[in-house]
Amino acid sequence: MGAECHHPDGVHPGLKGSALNHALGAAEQRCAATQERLTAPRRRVLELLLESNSPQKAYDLIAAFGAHGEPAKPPTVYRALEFLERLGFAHRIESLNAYVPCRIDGQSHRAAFLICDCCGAAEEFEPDFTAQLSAAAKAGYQVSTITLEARGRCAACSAG
Amino acid sequence: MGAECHHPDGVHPGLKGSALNHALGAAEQRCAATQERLTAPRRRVLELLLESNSPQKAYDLIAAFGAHGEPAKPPTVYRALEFLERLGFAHRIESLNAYVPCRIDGQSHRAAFLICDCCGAAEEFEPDFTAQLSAAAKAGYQVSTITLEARGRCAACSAG
DNA sequence: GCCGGTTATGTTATCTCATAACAGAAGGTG
DNA sequence: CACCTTCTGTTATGAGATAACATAACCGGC
Ligand SMILES: [Zn+2]
Ligand SMILES: [Zn+2]
Ligand SMILES: [Zn+2]
Ligand SMILES: [Zn+2]
Repeated sequence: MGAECHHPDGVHPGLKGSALNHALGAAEQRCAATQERLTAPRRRVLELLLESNSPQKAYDLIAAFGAHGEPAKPPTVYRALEFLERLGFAHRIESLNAYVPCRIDGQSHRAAFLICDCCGAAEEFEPDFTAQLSAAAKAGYQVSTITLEARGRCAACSAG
Repeated sequence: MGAECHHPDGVHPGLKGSALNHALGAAEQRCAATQERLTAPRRRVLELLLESNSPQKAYDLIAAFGAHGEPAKPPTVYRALEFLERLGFAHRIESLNAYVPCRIDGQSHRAAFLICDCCGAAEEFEPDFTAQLSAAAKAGYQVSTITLEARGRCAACSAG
């Protein structure tokens, strides 16, 4: 996937089998606890994200949606992504126009990403926004969300 | 421009007359110093950005490009934007698909934005990325660029 | 001046990404 | 069941960005 080298994609293996089922089950439970519904299309899109090892484009998800190769209609997937983002099950990476499943346990949170320009990996980390929030407060801003995307090379690609 | 209230756009007035000419002249000088060429379409796009008081979409620039209402062709403007970004004269705001002129003097630098969801203002500030760079280093990443976009409400819109 | 490499532009067409609008189905409540 | 709300299916279109290739301007050496 990288423009400059040929390392395998990503740092997350992508979930399969029981690990995948467990993750989907946990999502069901979190939805049930807040009166939200993890309906079939939402569950399917989350499954596709969890199975993947790298950020997925919306139209990749659209193409992979159907069980026997039939694509979904765009609004089906975009609506599911909107839901998954709202509940904190997925994040959009603006600089890639792509989506990843949340890899950090717990409730919805501020996300930040380390993105490898070589292999395409996108690693989520828990950001410390103290400095930036302080700058925002000084300017009189009430901050509701922050997106931070750092581009560069992952450890494997730096070594290679 | 805001979805929720009707404050005037932005915090930057947009340059006119001699202030605009001065800014464009300074850009010429910075280009000359590095063997880069501020050609007519590049200069025109920078002018449009400097005149504006809020982030401009690419197709807004395309529409406004010609002196007598004739639009530019998309590649003309996208190439100019690529140049302006490369030299640090402009920044792309990923979460808006829009562009702003750099409001911070000096050479190209890491940018960060406070974006008001109410009035559409996008205020550039000088970010302190110490915490995030330290987290990236711990994960073994070599970071080349960082984009940070904080969404919320500006001082005027918080008050109103 | 003019040749030849390099960089930039003009032009056409196409591609990717995302949403509006509306009809219908499913779920939940009394 | 009657009603309201939320979600889904479907069609069509809007918004954002780039590929590909031909032409033109710039700049060095000759
Ligand atoms: Zn997350
Ligand atoms: Zn990598
Ligand atoms: Zn700047
Ligand atoms: Zn505002």
